[in-house]
Amino acid sequence: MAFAQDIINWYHQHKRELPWRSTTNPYVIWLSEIILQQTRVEQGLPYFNRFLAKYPTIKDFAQANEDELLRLWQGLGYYSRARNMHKAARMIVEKHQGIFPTAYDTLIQLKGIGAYTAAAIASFSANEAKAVVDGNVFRVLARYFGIAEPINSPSGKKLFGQLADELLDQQDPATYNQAIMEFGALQCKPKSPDCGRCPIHLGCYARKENKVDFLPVKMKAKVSKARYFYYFIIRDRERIAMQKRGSKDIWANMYEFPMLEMPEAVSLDALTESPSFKELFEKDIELRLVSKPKKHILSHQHIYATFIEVSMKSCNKKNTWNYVLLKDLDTLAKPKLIFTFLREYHICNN
DNA sequence: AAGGCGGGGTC
DNA sequence: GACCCAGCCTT
Repeated sequence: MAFAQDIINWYHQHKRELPWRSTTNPYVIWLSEIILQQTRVEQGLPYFNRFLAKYPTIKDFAQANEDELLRLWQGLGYYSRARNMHKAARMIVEKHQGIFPTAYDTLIQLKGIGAYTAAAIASFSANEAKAVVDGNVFRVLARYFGIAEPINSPSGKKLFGQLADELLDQQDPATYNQAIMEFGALQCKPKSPDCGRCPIHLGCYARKENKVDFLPVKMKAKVSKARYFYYFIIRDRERIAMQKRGSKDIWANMYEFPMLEMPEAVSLDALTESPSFKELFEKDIELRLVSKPKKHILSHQHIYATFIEVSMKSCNKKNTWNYVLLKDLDTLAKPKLIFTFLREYHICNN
């Protein structure tokens, strides 16, 4: 088909040299694909190199513990990816004798591997004829074929998936899949794509109808909600109180300072009067505001974090804190908000 | 079918 | 500030 061939020709002229493109090792491809989920190549590349250096094989990966993986993942976001990789690695060692599967139907049963990632690994490692459909592919197809179906609706996903399967180059699915994603990333960009130099602009619906800026269509994102975190810095010269977050909320299983979340912004005085505060601390403790509230923006939440020093002498209370030696702080996986604070206040360099 | 989940870059 | 990124899981 001309569409596929044009894209492949473009790819051979413009592709970037990326480390996971020069291998058919499914473990290496898996590593790169999970890292690149909702993540730009430039942001993920250093993480890919660090993970591969530390865990050269799937068996090495499976033997790591979750805290260690999260620490290496620190700063990359969507931390469930690391936790799911851990589960998948153990599954592969236990059920597949440590041999990384390459068949789509097997891959998609693994934790953290959905339709996109299964198609990517199967095609890149074994040339299985499964079309990848990621954000790039959605955009290229929506514009070229003029499809106004929302890409994030179930019906839209089905429609685009079927179209992608029809367009797939059956002879060389691996190259075609790489090519259309690269084409979307470099040529058919989200904002102000260079349609003048596009090799397929003659057949492009969006170009003809002047709808490049209106395709693809996406259902609106939900408004992000505001949250107010009050962190307590409880430390002496060699140790600091830390706690592990739960498994449901953001930053699951990662480490932070003891904290209170309030339903709205409150003054220090109001904070100390709140029942939850009194549950945490004895009376008459000394507090000192370390900084103005820091705004930490996530795609679905705006977090206003206030850091408060608590004097060691008076901070003791109902249950004992979990102290960590400052020199060991680096080994804990911490959200960006926390490790940036530690760095700014020269407590730990991570 | 909808909501939850990070952090960084671009415009 | 809004949108997007080599998406997936849970409910």
